[in-house]
Amino acid sequence: MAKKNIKPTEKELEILQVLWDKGAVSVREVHDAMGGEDTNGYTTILKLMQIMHEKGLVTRQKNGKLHLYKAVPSLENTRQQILDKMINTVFQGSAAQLVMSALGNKKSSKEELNEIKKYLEKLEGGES
Amino acid sequence: MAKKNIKPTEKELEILQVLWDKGAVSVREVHDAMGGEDTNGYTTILKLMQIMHEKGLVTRQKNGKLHLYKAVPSLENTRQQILDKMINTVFQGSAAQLVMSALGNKKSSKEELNEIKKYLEKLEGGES
DNA sequence: AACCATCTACGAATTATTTCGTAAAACACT
DNA sequence: AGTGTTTTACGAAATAATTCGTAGATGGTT
Repeated sequence: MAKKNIKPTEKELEILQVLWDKGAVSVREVHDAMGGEDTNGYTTILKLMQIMHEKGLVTRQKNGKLHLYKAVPSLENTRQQILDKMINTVFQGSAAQLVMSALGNKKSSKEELNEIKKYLEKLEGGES
Repeated sequence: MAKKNIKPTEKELEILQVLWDKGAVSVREVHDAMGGEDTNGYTTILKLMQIMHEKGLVTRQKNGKLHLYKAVPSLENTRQQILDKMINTVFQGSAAQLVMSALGNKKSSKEELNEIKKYLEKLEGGES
C-alpha cells in the first residue's frame, strides 16, 4: 500500500486548484487568487495550507521569508478519485449515465462535442 | 427565488439514494438497505432523516406507527447540481473534460460507449 | 540597532456533520 | 390492563472542518 489517498476537503480542493494552476506559490498568492481578504482571511488560508502540509497534500520549500507550496496529488488522479466516487454514489456505478447527464446539462459547444466523439472513436478502436 | 437548493451532506446523499430507489419507505427500510446495524446505528439513520425533514430534503407521512419518507429533490436535479459544482471546481468549467476523464477511467462497455455516441449524435442533430 | 511590513506558528473558537443513548409513544398480543 | 417490540423524539457527545486572533520570527530599510 504505497498510496495513502487522503481525501481533500472542500476548501482544500479550492487551494489545490490554485496550486495545480500556478505551480509553486506562496500563501499570499493563493489567498489572492482565491479572492483576497473579502473571501477568506489570510490566516485562514495559511492555516489550511499548514494542515495540508501535515496531511501530505502539499510540499513546501523555504524561499527567503516565505514558503512556496506545491500540490502533491496530481490533478488527474484527484479527478479520477472524485469521479469514481460520484459515479458510485450518484450515478449507480454507470459512467455512461454521468456522461450523458453532463452533456445534457451544460450546452457544450460543437467543438467540444466533436472532441468527445473523436475520443470515443479512439476508445472503441483500442478495445477489441 | 423559489428554490432553496439545500445541499445534502454526504450521509444525506446516501439516504436520498435509497429513497430515489425505493420511493416512500420507512426508516427501517433505509437502515436495512444501507447495510443494517453493522454499518450504521438505527437511531443514527433516524436522526439523520429527521434532520433531513427539518431541512426540507424529505417529506414524510404517518402510516400506523411509522413514518414513510420520500425524497424531495429529484435525482436528476441533484445530479446536475453536483455535476455543475464538480465541473467548476475540478474541471475548469469544461464538461467535455469531465466526460473524457470519466470515459478514460472506467472501462465502459461497448454498449455504453455506443449509447453515448448515439446520444451525442442526437445532441448534434438538435443544435443547428 | 531600531523600525516596519510581512510571514509563520499555534491555540482556540465556531460551525457543520455524524453518532448514539435514553425515554416516551404507538401498536400488537395476550 | 399488562407485557413486549418497534418506533419516534430529543439532547448531547464525538468528530470533522473552517475561521480567526495573537504572538513571535524574518528580512528589508533606514
